[in-house]
Amino acid sequence: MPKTVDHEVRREELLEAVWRVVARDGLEGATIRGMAQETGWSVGVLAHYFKDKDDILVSAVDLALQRIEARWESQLSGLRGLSALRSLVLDNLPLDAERELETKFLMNYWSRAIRDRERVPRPARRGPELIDRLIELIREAQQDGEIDAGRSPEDIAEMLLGLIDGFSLHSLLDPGRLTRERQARLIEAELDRLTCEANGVAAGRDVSTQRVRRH
Amino acid sequence: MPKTVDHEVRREELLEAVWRVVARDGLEGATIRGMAQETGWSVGVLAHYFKDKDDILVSAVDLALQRIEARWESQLSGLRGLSALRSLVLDNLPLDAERELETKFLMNYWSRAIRDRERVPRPARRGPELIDRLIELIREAQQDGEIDAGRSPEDIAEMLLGLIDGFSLHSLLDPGRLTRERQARLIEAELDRLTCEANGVAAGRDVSTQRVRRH
Amino acid sequence: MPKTVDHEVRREELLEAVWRVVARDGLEGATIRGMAQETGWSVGVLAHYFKDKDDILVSAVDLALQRIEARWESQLSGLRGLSALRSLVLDNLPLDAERELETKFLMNYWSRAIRDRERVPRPARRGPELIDRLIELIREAQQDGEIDAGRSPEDIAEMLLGLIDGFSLHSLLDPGRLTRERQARLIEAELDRLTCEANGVAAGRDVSTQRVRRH
Amino acid sequence: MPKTVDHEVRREELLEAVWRVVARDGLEGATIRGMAQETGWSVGVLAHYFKDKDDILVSAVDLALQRIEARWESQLSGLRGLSALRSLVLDNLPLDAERELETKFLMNYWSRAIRDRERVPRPARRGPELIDRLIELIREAQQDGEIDAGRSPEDIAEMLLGLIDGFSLHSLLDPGRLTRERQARLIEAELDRLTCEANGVAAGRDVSTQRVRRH
DNA sequence: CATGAATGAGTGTTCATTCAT
DNA sequence: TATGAATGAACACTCATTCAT
Repeated sequence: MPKTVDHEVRREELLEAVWRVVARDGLEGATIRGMAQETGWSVGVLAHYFKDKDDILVSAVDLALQRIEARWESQLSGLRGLSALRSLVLDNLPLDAERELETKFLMNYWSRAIRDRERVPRPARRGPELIDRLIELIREAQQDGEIDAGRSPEDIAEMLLGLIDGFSLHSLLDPGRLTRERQARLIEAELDRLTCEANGVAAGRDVSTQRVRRH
Repeated sequence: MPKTVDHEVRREELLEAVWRVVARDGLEGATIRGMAQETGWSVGVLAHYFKDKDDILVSAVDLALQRIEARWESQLSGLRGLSALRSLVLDNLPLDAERELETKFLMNYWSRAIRDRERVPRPARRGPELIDRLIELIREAQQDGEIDAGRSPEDIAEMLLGLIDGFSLHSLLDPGRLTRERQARLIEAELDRLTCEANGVAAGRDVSTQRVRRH
Repeated sequence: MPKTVDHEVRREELLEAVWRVVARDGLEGATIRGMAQETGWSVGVLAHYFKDKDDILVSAVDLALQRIEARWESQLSGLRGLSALRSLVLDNLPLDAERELETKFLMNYWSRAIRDRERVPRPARRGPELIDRLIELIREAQQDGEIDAGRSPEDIAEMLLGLIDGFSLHSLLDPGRLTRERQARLIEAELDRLTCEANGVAAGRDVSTQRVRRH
Repeated sequence: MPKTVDHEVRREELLEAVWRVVARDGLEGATIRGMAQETGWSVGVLAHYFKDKDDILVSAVDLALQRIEARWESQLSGLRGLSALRSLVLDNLPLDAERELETKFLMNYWSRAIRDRERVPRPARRGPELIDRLIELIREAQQDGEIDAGRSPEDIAEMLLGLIDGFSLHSLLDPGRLTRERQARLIEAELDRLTCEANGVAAGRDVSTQRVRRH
């Protein structure tokens, strides 16, 4: 059934255009006509692939979350513990154009999710999912002795998640102050503090030195 | 003698209603009719006190920022250093109904500020102002020996600000997980860690010193 | 009763401001707030002197017509026949700022009078009145032998009235082409033709010479 | 394949309805809702064919001027000199229902053009164009010996144009007095006078010669 | 008398949605 | 499948009008 394949490919093409429009014009500033123009198709074509405007936006969020999760899978394969944690944390900051677009889009989605949580399809799904993965990796790192086992992994994860989205917000609001480099440096420093507390001076020094070399 | 009305008092009454509407319906979900209904007045009355819808929203943000700053003044008077810092940080979390409303309102404002920064009146003013105050108080605390003088006050402030707004966002997105109590506990723990590093074991101090050198 | 005098004086002051506003903004572009601003008073004061907006405009037209008629009286006293006719015709062209304002104002009134004739107070009153006076003076001039008695005075008057208002319109639409001087020259030439036809060569020459000296 | 509609034909249909509305309600009394009702379509359809209200009105004027010019072309073909002049002059009087509607519509346009000339698309275009054609035909008639060559063709044209629009105005303001028949008779008489002066008695010729010398 | 606060109907305009082709 | 014509409700905004002071 080749038609079905085309259908799905077309759908994703359309939704990627929706991301750009929402990132540019905001969630409710995004009109169906604007989306159609961005896709290069007519307004009617969106009615074919989606029930209504809400379905378009919901589907766009869905696809974004799918893509993010897929990226996690590929990035985390082969990693565990602290190195996986570092990879996951850095992957969730808007450190390049693609993820900045993603963040802008999702930020609009969140500000709406705050209001009417029942109308939103997967309410704040990314948050819970991300925090679960963070907790899991922190547990691993604690088992491996990379992170101080005395602190609650839930609390550490909550703090990292807070930093991730706080930095995401501020880097969009004031990119001059909170540059991409500074975000990365600050979040790595925070990871270092977790490590150092666990391993003491020598380990901490080595780890941080390696990380500097990495970038 | 015309019907005498305290113009400023009425204006603030109206703007407080606007906060509620924006927190409930979002920035562009907020219609003039909805605002009028929330105020209890007719739609025309808003035309009396404000030039247009944009002026309403700008004024609402302005008033919110004024209120926040005024609260800072009253809370920080007589305090300095770490205790002032703790007070300021806790004051900027949505730990009660009033500040939750405030946060919901400003979150909508920020998500719009991300898009068209030039159309927004005082772009993300709260952020910059808050971070300046944080930096200042961290410096004081460092001078008083309450916080390790080896770390950059700008970086510490950036991290605290990230946590504040990250927690604000997540507590609104998932209040069941990130309760008010947990927010307070986590942020206080973070402040404690700053303190411990200053007063505590040699290992901690050495590590932080190295990190400063690294950059 | 001094109060009544003040009342009438104030009314006329207000209406003169209305003329300026209508000439500037057009009949329906003229708002009560705009009129109030032009008068220097508050919006409410107009409600005291006039029933509603329509009453304001009707009164403004009335006053304009009164003024015009009064001007006719003063200009035509002592004159008769052709010289009175010339005076009347020239007085009804927008040859100075005051009469240009008047014409602009009345032109707006006419364009409305064309539509709903029943709503207009004195429908096109100026026209009929002016044409009656024109006819009367033409009759006088014919009796005095100044104008060829063979032509219908009604037709001559109709033609002069057409020229007057046609020139008024075009001088406002394209003042660069139909200057004040050209209007005066053309209308005088037309009057000359009436005269010359009646008196033949010699008389015509004398009259036109005198007229040239007059200016 | 979309629903196929002849865009231009529909546009002209709509604009003809706009003429009727403006002639009936005036330029600013003409609402989009009123226009939609007159067309028989919904308000949204006007948004399809025109950018905004201004575009509607501008387009309506444009179409009217196009139609007028097209009518000129067809009427003047094969004619020259005085007979062409007579045809053109009579064609620009509201002597039938179609041209009366046209005149009512354009009169509203002119009264607005007087105020804000820059906002109006082709300010008073009909006037200048018409006068140019009048001048040209008068020149032809003078060359053919139909009209006295001693008088300035520009002045004759200005006078005829004044009569045309003066009569147009008055016939709308007071159709009982200035009937269609009377308009035609008076304007033809005026044309005859131009002819008589050319072909007629010595006296007339002499006078007009002097008048030319006077200026 | 004079003010200007308050009203609410009406405006132009935008836009999600439907549907005949 | 894809189009874009058509709809009509909802929007921000203006304004004549009323009326308590």
